[in-house]
Amino acid sequence: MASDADDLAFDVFSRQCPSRSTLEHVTGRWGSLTLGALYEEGLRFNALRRRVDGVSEKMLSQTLHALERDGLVLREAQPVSPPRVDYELTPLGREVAERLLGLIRLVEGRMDDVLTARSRYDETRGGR
Amino acid sequence: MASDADDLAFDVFSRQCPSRSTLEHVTGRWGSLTLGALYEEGLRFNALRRRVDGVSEKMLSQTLHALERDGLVLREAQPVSPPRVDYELTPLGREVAERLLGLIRLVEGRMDDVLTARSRYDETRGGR
DNA sequence: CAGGATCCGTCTTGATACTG
DNA sequence: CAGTATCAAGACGGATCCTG
Repeated sequence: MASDADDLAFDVFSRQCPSRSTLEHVTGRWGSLTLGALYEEGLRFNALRRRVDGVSEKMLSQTLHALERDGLVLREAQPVSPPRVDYELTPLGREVAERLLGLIRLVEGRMDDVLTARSRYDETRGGR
Repeated sequence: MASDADDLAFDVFSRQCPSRSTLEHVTGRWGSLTLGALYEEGLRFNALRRRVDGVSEKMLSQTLHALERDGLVLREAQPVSPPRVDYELTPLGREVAERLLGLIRLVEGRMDDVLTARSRYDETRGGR
């Protein structure tokens, strides 16, 4: 009864659990946005880069590798010239992205509340 | 029809949207675990630190400040000695934590798949 | 176009020590 | 107990050059 996770094989709250790293890939700064973007439609590298405003090539590449390794993203390279590589979600990636998108929409939809809380907080502490 | 977010006031995919920073606080390495831990029960600073295995005092403190500022966490300091400060979720924080926990449980529950994908990936590229 | 490799400055992290 | 201050190490991010 100590916690809901006691009967799970993988407990993300524990430091060395492998699920922790996956959660970090998924919720990481670029991971969440990448999965969110791919949920809408499969995209090519540069299209994805444009959609996820602010990622560098390096970070996007790194993020995609991690997600592909975790089995969340599928990479399909077509041997044509110029090269064409499509990224899309796997079924598991799709499930993850759904939850993520739910979270994203919730945050987006409640930003007024957040902004209000922010200014109230800042007033109280004299904007430090 | 380009994207689902076109009709939203806040678009997290855009670099300068304030919702992006909130999403980062929420999904950040420690933010997600902190919210997840507080969903189960309100906790004091050090109890929280023990629950979220691996956080440093500094990071936990920083994380809590950010979440409090965003209106997701409530900080209740009691003027007693020794000091006692309880942290708990606000209603909005609770909603966010629910989604987060859904995501966490999904990841935990599918780690077998992830681990399988990982080893398959590593084999293919010669374990790099 | 799709990225890997490298250099380098900056921001984040995590111990550790210290305060109320 | 509940934090803040400090400092060193490493992760991160950007720019650039290069390959296929």
